[in-house]
Amino acid sequence: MSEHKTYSISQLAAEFGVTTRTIRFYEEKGMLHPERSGQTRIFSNTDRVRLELILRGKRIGMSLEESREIIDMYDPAGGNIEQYRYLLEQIDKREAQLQSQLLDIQDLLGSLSEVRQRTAVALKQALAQQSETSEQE
Amino acid sequence: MSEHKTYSISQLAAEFGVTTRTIRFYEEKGMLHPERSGQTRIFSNTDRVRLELILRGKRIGMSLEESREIIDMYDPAGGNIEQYRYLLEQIDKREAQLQSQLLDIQDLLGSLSEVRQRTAVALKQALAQQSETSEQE
DNA sequence: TATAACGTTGACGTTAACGTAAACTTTGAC
DNA sequence: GTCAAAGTTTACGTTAACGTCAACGTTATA
Repeated sequence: MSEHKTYSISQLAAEFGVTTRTIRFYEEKGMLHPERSGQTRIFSNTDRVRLELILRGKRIGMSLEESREIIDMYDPAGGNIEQYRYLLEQIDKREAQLQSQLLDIQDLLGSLSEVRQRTAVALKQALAQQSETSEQE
Repeated sequence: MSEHKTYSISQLAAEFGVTTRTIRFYEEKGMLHPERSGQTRIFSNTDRVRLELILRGKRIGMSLEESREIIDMYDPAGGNIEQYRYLLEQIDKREAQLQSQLLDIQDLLGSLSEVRQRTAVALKQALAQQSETSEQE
């Protein structure tokens, strides 16, 4: 008995903190392919993973289209040589973009650290100032 | 003579690869504050830097509002203790979010590497297959 | 002086990514 | 059997982030 766990739409919605509308929207866009039991959608583990990928993509600022492109890389469509070459190209491009995104984030983290330093100092001074004036009373 | 270099709107647009409409839009949203010579906007270096920050924010998936919040951290508004404490809180939150974004990107980079491996192998096999059949002729 | 080139202010249009509401069906619990 | 919970479709609404005219002013230069 292979474990083909399935999920209802509201289960997935709750698990990932999105609305059912969002999930239906992703299906409408062809990014999820739940089966049906009558009208009701039944999501497989494959769909669950795809949903995770979509949401991770969103967190790092990717559009749904970009997420779709990346997800499509996971299970390559055709088996012809040109397609493989093209896919390798696309992978390299994405990788480069993600690397530069890494740099952007690291830069930002760096300057946030500085800002925190400055703010901490300013707070300390403000507190010193406060205790000074309260001694004066 | 302090160097107060200034820029026209199209200079900045060209430098950063955006349209003038975009820059005007950012001003409209209160994120840039160019001076005026008559009607014409004159951008200072401060505005240039802010524009850079906005665009970096965009690249890592931040909305303009989020960028604004971060930029506002750079020059803290008031000097009161509660504001400093609040600011430190915000800094910590942002930092945490950026860290998890780093993880997301690193994960993605990891799986892209795997995909590339698999694709490279598949391509190699396809090429081998091709030379085989061409020998047969 | 005319004619580009660059600038300006409206103002309406567009796309992505859902939100929201209505009207209806299906189903498990009492 | 009814009724609340969860599901469905259809369809219009909304927001962010600009794009795209139109109609106009200013400046350099040929």
